[in-house]
Amino acid sequence: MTMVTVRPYRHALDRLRGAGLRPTRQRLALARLLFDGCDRHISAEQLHSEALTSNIRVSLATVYNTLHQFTDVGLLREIVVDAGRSYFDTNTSDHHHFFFEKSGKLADIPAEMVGLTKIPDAPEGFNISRVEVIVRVNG
Amino acid sequence: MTMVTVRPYRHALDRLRGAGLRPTRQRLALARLLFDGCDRHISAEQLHSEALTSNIRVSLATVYNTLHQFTDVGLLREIVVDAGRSYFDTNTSDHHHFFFEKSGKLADIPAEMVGLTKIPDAPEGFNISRVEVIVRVNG
DNA sequence: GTGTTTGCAAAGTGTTTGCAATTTA
DNA sequence: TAAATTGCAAACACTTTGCAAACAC
Repeated sequence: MTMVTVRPYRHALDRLRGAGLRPTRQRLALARLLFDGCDRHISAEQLHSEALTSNIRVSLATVYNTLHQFTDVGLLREIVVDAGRSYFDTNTSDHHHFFFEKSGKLADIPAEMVGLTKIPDAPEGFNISRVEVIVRVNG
Repeated sequence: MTMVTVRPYRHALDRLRGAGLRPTRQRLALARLLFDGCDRHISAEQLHSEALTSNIRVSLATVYNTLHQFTDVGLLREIVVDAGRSYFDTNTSDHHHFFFEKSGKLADIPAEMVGLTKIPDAPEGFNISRVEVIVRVNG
């Protein structure tokens, strides 16, 4: 057990354990890339190439599987704004997004920057799972 | 005062002319399918198969081209909520959407049903082009 | 050991493109 | 006739799947 470098590793390990996911080498490495830094909006391809750059041998299929598993257990949130492009958001707390139409990129908007005072009731037999506000910008 | 917004009927030909699009056989036929009824959220595949059912000979590529041209001139609005699936909304006025996570379907929410009192300024050098509120429901 | 996870390559989905033939103005 | 539009099929980007080998516990 090392001293300094072990800390982020254990952080990722705890996340996986807490979520009931086996801490495999690939999942640990991807969790570190995803969570050991600031919040981000990342695509599967991006994460895969980051992994390869960091000398982590992982297949694209596994990256997809892992992102979906992380999403299922609430470690990530999937955001779709553009056809054929999925982003995964490491910030799973209540917030919203700017969507830059030209670049296809996203930026967070803190929840308190949006005043949402009225929301319709969910249709009969349904429950609201989330309210997303997307501010599309161009220019 | 009615709660239902009614779209004034307009001949498909007028719509195309007004938008500066050549009224070709395919565009006219698709415009009739899209606009000669109530508002709808339709995918390219759906529109294509409706066209075939109505004995309108049109290729899927042309359906895609047409949907995008209509969107570019403001006759339609494109909505993306689900990875790899685009919907085109014949209602281009100010309103929001329910997204049914299980079925992948959409339903309109009239603008006045959502109380949106505060929106952040667009980042330096950008302009807000639209604010979308998506109420995701399950169950 | 046993059940889970991974990698690979192949298949799938929805969309776009290149270009010759057709149609519109 | 000239320019715009269409259809086809191939190309595309992104994502999922099937299954044998590798791995975690």
